Amino acid sequence: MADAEYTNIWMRPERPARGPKPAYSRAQIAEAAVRIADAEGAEAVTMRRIAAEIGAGAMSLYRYVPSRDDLIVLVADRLQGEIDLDGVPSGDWRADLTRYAHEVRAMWLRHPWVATVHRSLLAPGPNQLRLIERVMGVLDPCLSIDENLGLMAILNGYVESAAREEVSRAEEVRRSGLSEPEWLARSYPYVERLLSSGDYPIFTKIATDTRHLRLGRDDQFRYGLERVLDCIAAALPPTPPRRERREDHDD
Amino acid sequence: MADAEYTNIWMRPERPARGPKPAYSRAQIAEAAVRIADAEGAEAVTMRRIAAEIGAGAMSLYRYVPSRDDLIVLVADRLQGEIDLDGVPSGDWRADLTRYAHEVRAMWLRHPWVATVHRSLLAPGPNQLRLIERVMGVLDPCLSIDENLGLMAILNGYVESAAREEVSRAEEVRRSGLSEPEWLARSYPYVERLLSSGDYPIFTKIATDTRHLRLGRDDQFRYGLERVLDCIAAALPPTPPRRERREDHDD
DNA sequence: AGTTACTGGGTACGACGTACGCAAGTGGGA
DNA sequence: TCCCACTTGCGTACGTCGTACCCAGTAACT
Repeated sequence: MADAEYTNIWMRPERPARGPKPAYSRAQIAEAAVRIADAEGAEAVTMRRIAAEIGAGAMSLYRYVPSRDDLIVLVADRLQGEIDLDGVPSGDWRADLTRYAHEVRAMWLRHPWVATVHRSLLAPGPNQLRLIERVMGVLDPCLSIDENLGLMAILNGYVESAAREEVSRAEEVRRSGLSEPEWLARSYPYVERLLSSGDYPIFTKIATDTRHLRLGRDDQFRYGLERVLDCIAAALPPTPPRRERREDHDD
Repeated sequence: MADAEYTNIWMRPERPARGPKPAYSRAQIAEAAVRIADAEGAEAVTMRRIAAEIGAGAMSLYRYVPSRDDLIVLVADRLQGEIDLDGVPSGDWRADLTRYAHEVRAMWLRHPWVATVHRSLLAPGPNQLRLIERVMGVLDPCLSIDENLGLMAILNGYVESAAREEVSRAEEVRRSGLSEPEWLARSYPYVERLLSSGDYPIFTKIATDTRHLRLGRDDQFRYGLERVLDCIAAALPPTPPRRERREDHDD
């Protein structure tokens, strides 16, 4: 078989020249996988379940994708495709990166199971490529590629970690099969034991303060994002490369 | 029996009063899992394989742990235990956080498969608790807990993302079963196609520039870390307060 | 027309997590 | 002291997973 001949899925042609017309498509399969994951969680995304979703036999999927791992790569790139960055090197780098950050977070919140699919940087799909061009294009005019990569690593790191943490709690609740209050009540005894032990003053602070004040998730994310953008601003060369001028940020 | 009675593994007593003395222990099991993952990768960590590693029958593990997921939680906390932060609120916050960051990264490089185990923040194990106390204790005297959490999210985000990216390439190579040069040569055609298409100028820059200059991983990490620490420094109150002062939930 | 390369999909295999049951071992109450 | 309830380790077995293999049917080439 010629499966192992190809470097990755993107090198593998979707449709051959000869033979009968395929009844399905990669896009359709990836779409079904996303639908299932959204509705039933990542663990429900099995080959049989996907096949059933599109009304195909289980083994038919392997006509479109060499393995489940490759299918996941397809799905991962489809998710990147949801991130809308039209017209993004707009001249206002801070607005652009802010928009990017919020787009990524929104995508994570729409699909909490993204955490389970990993994106390879060495075999970027079309959507990830488009994203790279747009996002890195923002600072490209004023930075070396190395500096740009370094700064984007910080930004991406913050955004992904924040999203990951936000999402992990929701996923944990979902997987438990309980409602959020039920689940909270269930985990209460352990927290209570930690608090009453007196050994963890800072954890106690977190647990108690969190229950009271604590701003909303959105504001929390925004605050951290501003910090990160400040950090990027400080690393930028003093003179704006073009006539593009930006005043104070607001969103 | 009574498995579902407990909130999480940490609430479940390791040894009951009655009955014969157990032949193994949770620590021993977690240790075996780590050993296997280090040697053969995360996918080799199965219940049967772990049992074989310690010379037990497959089902014997379930006398110590209610499920595989809980076993993974044990392993995750064991990994946190590798992070050495003795004497860490030392008075020099920047040195402390730098040390923390390098400890975390080193742990990731030792165990590239950490990416596959997820740490719950709601049911922190003993090692994670100790870590929280130490790390957040660094800035606790001069920040509100909310601000501290926000800043630590940025730091953790950077460190974890950097480590994750560093590690993912190595894992991809390992899983392919090829040597690094073989694997690189294998993925070359795709990169070449992208470059010659001319559609991705920035990706091209990355691919070509990376091949030439590019400082070492360590320096790259250090550079980004300094940026992040600068960002934290900027968010710190100008005067080091003599004792804890909290403002009201303000950002 | 025949040849060839494809299609969808049924059957089957090995490996996984783990429910269940059993014989053997142990410690607290009689 | 002796029980016996409750532990222990573990063999067997079930359902589900990814997927190798095989087949008959179909569309584009010669």
